Amino acid sequence: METSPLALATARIIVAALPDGVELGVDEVAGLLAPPPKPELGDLAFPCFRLAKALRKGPPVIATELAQALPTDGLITETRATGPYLNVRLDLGKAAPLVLSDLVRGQPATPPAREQRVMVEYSQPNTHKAFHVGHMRNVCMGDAIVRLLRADGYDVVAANYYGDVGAHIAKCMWWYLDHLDDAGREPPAEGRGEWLGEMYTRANNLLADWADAAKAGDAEAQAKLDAGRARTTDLLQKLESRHPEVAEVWDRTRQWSLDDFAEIYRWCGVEFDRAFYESEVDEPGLALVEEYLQRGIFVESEGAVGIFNEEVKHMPFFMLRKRDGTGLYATKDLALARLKFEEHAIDRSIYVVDTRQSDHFRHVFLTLHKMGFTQAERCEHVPYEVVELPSGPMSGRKGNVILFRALRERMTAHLVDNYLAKYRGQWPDEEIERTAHVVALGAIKFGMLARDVNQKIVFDMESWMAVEGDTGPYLQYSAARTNSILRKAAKADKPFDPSLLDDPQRLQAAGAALVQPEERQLILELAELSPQVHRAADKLRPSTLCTYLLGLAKAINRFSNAKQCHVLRSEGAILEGRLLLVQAAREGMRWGMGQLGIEAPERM
RNA sequence: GCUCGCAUAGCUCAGCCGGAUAGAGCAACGGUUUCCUAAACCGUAGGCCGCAGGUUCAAAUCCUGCUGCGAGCACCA
Repeated sequence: METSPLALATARIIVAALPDGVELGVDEVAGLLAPPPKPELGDLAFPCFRLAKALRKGPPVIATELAQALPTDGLITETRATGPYLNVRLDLGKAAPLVLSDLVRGQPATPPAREQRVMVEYSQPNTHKAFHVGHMRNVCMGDAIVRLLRADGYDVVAANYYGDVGAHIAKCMWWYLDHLDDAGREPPAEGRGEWLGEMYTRANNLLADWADAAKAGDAEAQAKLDAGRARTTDLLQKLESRHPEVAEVWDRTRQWSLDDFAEIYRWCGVEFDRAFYESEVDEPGLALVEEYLQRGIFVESEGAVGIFNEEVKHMPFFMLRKRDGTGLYATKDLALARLKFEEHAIDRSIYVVDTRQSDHFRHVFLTLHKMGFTQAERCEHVPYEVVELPSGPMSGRKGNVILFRALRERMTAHLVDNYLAKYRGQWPDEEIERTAHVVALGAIKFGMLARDVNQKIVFDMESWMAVEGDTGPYLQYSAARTNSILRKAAKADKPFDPSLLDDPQRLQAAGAALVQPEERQLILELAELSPQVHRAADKLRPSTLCTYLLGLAKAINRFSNAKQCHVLRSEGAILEGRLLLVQAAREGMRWGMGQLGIEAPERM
């Protein structure tokens, strides 16, 4: 749904009352309706500026006239012109069923049937390198975008693209083969990918140290550097040609990394429909380059092959084949794009990759277009800013990284020690562990998603673990409280009765009984759920949904805290209305969080 | 230098398809528990919305210029 059921119903009433000569449709009016700055003013506000020209009257006059013209015996019970705004008050007996019924049934938004297949490529981890917090932003973003698009009615293929070839692997191999003895090559039982990543870092550091010393005039270091470089180049060539000396080792170690990644994705609750590997597109990429060089689309420049995309003014040449005849990242991206188009018949292709590669993707899409792939117009890069640590940008060399395994263990341990320990003995140990997992994951996901994509994120483990304020755990807590209310209500023989939904009269009475401001505000907030999910999907901006859910959680907690809204102590229609509201809030909150990949624990 | 992004409360940010008195979290101070989870709620204090112009009935929001910060910029991925 693009607009809330309340806005839509209200807009119908307003449009019917509009004077002749005003060309505003229901959808348009619904889009203009917004909450007034203060709840005392009304439930929805209609700004009258747009009518001024057509009616040749001042907006305040129009607001006053509309306030008198609108019928107040239906959904709208009260109208008030405040300056250029027309504020309306709604009858909750009618409004509550409109908003809450679908939520309670667990189908808050019936997405339009879109006939578009969308591929979302994200994560793209390199094998033989460690997975750290910085990589999490991409995983969280990509997964949320997949979920949001699915909720919005698209057929989505979630794709990963593993970097399983390239210079970094040659460096790792160099360490593994040349610096370790047989015992040293024995992998640990767990975290073998991370273990390989350490090797890559050591190799990188050693080469960098030699380079520094050589620069300072150290002849011995220069010799070592030359030898090291020669060996890594040799290994890289052998890797690319699948030389028997390295093929078996590559295969085995690569799998260690893939196993690590699979375990991480499992912990994160992230799933892919298709895995691509750089190793499957490097050859086809070079073949494409040759083909389009023959066809005159690509050209030679200083011995290299590429294409001049003059649209990218500051750097028009997009290199696709090096002087030595080998391919680049870009080369593979072309072959991968073709594979995506042909194998999956996708209409739209989304790449979630950090913002530093914006130029690269501009080139890729321009090039695809010039190669004749019309789908290039439906390719889009979703850029996002990088994650840093309080001590500065993440750097493997400086050791300024937090590896995924350590992150997860420290967070879950902190949650158990500081919050969940009090339930020890009361809850099964297994539930405590599971809750720590869900909450730690919620904290990470929310933290990674809540900021706009072009804001840098400083990952400060201390403050994220404080789980106070605008956090994932705050959302989870609000959902857990609704659970708790429903659980206790059922225990007190006051369970929510779903047959209420099939009895319009009872339903109306239940809605009309909700007279407290906290109840009204919660209903109004819930009405925005599906429009907000649609918006986040449409703009590919999970952060906007995060902001909305914080407001919803606030409304839930205000309601839960309000003495005058106590559920267990109420009876009759009020009880029924409140149970309906809490049930809808619970389902809505869980569903909304679910679109971000955040789970709500039963209790916490 | 060129291209892109950012600049809003002490800190971190939201608001940016122009519209009511610019909001939230953290930090500070004060309050709420015989009451469904105090991981909560309420209140107080805190703002030349980077600077200067322009467009408009109306600008944090759109346009231009400037300043500061960050990123990218041919054989890395």
